[in-house]
Amino acid sequence: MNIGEVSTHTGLPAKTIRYYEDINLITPLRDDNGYRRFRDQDIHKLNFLGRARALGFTIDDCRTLLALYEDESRASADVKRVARDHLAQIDAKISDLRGMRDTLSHLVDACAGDDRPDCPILKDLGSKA
Amino acid sequence: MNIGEVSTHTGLPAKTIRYYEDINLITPLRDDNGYRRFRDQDIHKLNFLGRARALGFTIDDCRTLLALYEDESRASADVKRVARDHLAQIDAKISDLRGMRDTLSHLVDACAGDDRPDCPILKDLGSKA
DNA sequence: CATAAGGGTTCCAGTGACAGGAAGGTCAAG
DNA sequence: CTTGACCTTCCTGTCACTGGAACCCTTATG
Repeated sequence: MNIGEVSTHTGLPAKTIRYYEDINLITPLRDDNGYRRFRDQDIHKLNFLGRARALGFTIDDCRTLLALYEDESRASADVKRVARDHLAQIDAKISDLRGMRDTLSHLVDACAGDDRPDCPILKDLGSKA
Repeated sequence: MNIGEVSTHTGLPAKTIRYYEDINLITPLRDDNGYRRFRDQDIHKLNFLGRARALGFTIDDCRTLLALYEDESRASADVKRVARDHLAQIDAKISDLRGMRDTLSHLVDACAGDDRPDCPILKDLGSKA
């Protein structure tokens, strides 16, 4: 398979696939004309990466997970640790965002949103809390 | 005030303050020795920026908000629009993250996390869902 | 007076995970 | 033979800073 077809199959942009090769996440073969030729294992890896990235794992995490995936003698504890850490990060980010959202939605509600200049949003931002 | 003192007062790193000058968010004066000299209005702006950034507004949004802040004849509707748009983005991000968290927490719960290689997390990532 | 510590300055490079685009080679169809 | 769709590499830009090098200014101390 050429990169275009792989892109369609995996849902990953060709740019992204090339990038993944660049950083040594995958190593497709090359045809005589220089085109990348993707084997089933490459496509499998790309699907793995797509899933992992969709769950918000960093590229570094993906590298670790991929290595564990291919290591038959791994301990599931190692996988779980990576996932649990990432879960904690996600939770932290969610709670950050919720804090912002709560403050911001109060401010938005309090703002008339008309032609007048008076605005609680700006008033809040302008006050050193 | 010199940059160090301003940094302490505003809680912003000196690097960040210099960056904000670089991108023309603030324009402190200069002493004869080349040191930045910050007036009250500069510090006020920096506090504003700190608050706005803490609420997750982009630098571009901050620029807009700052301009509105200084425009006595603004319409609060303009402010509200910026804030509402940003709120929508935050909500979108939260729901993205919640989706990830739900999937991921199921997987983490399902994983034994022991010495054995069998792992539902990797199994899920490896299946093209 | 020399010096050392603790400010300040500029400029350059790196971050993460790609995306956009230019310049050019390759392939199948008409 | 040409057209258009594909592929290649390489360079730049994103966002909001952060780290570090190399150097200047100020104040206190031996």
